Amino acid sequence: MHLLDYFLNIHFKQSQGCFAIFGFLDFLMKKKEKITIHDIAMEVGVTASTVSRALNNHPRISPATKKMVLEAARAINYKPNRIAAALRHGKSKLIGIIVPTINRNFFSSIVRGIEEYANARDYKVMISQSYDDYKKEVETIDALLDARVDGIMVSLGKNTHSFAHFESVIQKGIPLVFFDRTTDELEVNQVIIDDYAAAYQATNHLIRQGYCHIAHFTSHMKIKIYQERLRGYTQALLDNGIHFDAKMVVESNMQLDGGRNSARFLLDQSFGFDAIFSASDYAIVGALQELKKNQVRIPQEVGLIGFSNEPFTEFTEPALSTVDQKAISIGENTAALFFEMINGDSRPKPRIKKVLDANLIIRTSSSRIPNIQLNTNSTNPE
Amino acid sequence: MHLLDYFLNIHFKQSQGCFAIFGFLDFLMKKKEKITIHDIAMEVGVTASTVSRALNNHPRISPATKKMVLEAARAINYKPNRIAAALRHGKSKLIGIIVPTINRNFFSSIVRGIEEYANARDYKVMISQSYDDYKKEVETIDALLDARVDGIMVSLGKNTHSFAHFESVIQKGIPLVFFDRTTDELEVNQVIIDDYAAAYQATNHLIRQGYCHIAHFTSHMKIKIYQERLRGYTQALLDNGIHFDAKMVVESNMQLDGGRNSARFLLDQSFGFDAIFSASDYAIVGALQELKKNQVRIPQEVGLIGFSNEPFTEFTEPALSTVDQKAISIGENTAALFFEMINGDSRPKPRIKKVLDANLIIRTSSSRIPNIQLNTNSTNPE
DNA sequence: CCAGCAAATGCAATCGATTGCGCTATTATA
DNA sequence: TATAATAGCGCAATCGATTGCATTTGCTGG
Repeated sequence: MHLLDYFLNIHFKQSQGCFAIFGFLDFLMKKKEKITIHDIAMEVGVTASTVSRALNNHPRISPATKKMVLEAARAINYKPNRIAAALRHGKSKLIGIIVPTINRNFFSSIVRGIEEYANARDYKVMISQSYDDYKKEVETIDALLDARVDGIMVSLGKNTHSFAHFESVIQKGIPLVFFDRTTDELEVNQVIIDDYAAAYQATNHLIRQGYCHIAHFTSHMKIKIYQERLRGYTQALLDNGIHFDAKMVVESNMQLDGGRNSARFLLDQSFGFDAIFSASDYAIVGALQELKKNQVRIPQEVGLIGFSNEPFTEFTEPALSTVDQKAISIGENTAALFFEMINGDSRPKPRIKKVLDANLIIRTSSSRIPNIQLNTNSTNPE
Repeated sequence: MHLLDYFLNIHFKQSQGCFAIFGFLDFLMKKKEKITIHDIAMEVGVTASTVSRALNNHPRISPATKKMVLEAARAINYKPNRIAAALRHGKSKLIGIIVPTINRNFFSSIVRGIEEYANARDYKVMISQSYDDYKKEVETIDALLDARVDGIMVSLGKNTHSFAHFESVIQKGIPLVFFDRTTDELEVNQVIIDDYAAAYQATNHLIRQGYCHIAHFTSHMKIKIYQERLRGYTQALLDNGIHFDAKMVVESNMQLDGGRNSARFLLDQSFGFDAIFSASDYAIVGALQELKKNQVRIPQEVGLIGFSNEPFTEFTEPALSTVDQKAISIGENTAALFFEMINGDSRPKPRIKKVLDANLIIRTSSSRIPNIQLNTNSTNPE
């Protein structure tokens, strides 16, 4: 009886000759965190190689042996040490994610999508935040490389205008996928939504509601999504015969205060405006606050539409129209793209760009025509 | 020249006799992901043991050698393989975090606190979400154990009323720290805020504002924080000579819809109420919506206070008073507790319970007396 | 001038799982 | 029946870093 030998031997050594009789399982429990394939091997009476192959369902292992190994593994509560496996075949089964901040419904939902897709395939996820800080983003890339992740998924920080830190990832041959906040300056796969179409749709909706002096809140033009949203906004104006006025495009940090400032700027100017299409929900809330403070009635005098469908857009008074980006779907597609990359043959492929559709959610803030006005509670955020 | 030998040797083998002359650095770059201490050893002309010791600042290595090793490491862009190190000394330098959902300012801020504290000590963090689902929580514990994390930090899911999955963590000797949503049924270290004091303070504030029929929104009583908040609420009433009425305590899921339903329930009852202290910001927003729908004026007729200082509490009309839990500080303290556990001697210690103070933020929703009313924009969420 | 000690490194085993190669039986083929 | 093929499994090296013990070198004091 192999296990008995082992049991007596080890335990004898450990306790200096003074030992009591435990049950085997009890003994193995006492081992704590130390159950390896060798323990299984001993139990079954084969070598560790065979156990390893059995556990990995290797074709050259007989069904009978496999069964015994599996049973023994379960019996002694074996957990594979994925660190050892990782060292051996150079794959950590870890995926690194970098987002500007996790504290946004949009990003945390994407992460959720990635996580569920990856977990189902026995991959774990490491989440890092760049806080929109370039330096932190560079450090984070380094940290993930340090952790030996098998792939990295990134949404760029707002202040990232140089991409050398990604070059090194690419050069090391580590799969890299961008989502949402991407750039065209790198030859990488990416998953984005059709920002252009969404912006076009939103602007068009405002026009249909009778608004015709529509302002646009945007952020740094280095970021693709803002370019696209601006493009959609512009095109919608043109297609409806509305004059595009560059003064109506206001750039800010897209945060609450940025939105307030931009709204104040618009109010201070002499040219009139009767609607705002903002590329960010946060900025539009800031604008809402500023406008209300100045007794501007929403949506009667000014119509508002945000972007991202953050949960709080439902909480405001009035509820804000916005664009839902189907974040979970973005996450799933990003993860799927990663798995395509590691599973496919290694022939160099052209860049893949998945473009998903977004979804305009019309609430009170942009509904001036009564019969189109929708219920505030049309979607449930929880 | 050691490196030259190596270079010729390896490269010769790899390219079957057909090789070109690269620079050394260039060659090493081409190695991609494969630079180990052996490469450094070869470069410097010592063994891997020496390199390892030099890199770890071992006292028995001469300063001269250390310097050479460090320089060579930098020169060939060496990155330690922490997987190999992890395998060797059984420490992954990974910390697992489980939160109900990352999509809450409160939790993501805690995570941020933990992350920064841990990263500064060369530990990485793995974040998992339980989505308040018991089954998922159990699976997640398993996944983290699988990933060989060195410790686990948890905030319990709402539906977790059994704790066997944590027993196994404790038994394996893996440091376990609870934060915020904890239980007394386990003998574990924990970091919490003084929910009792915060609730007392909030209720007391309402009373000072002249509200005297104060309702309380709460959730499942298995969770310590809700017990404590209820206790604070009750005590404040008693201390002010206000009769405690169990009918005024309404239990729900603490989500938006739960808050709406609870508010409707209060409105439907014959007994009057003129204030609500909610143990959740989400529920109080639901209540706010429901009350406004019924033309109840806030704060004139009914005063409201939430809990957690979620960013959106500033966006509502009127802005909501709430309790700030200093989430980042909770995170830092939780991480600090973890490091105390792994660094201290291994003698069994009594359970540690860190209790931090919370901070009442008074906004319009509970400010009936003009001269106490504060500015809506008193704090900046970004 | 040599034992004795310490400083500085090297040797080799180890962590746990994986895998190419090789060795037996057993079965199939000629 | 003899040989080839194949299934089933063991041996030992390997992944990269770490570490107890052994070894070498240099120096000091008797």
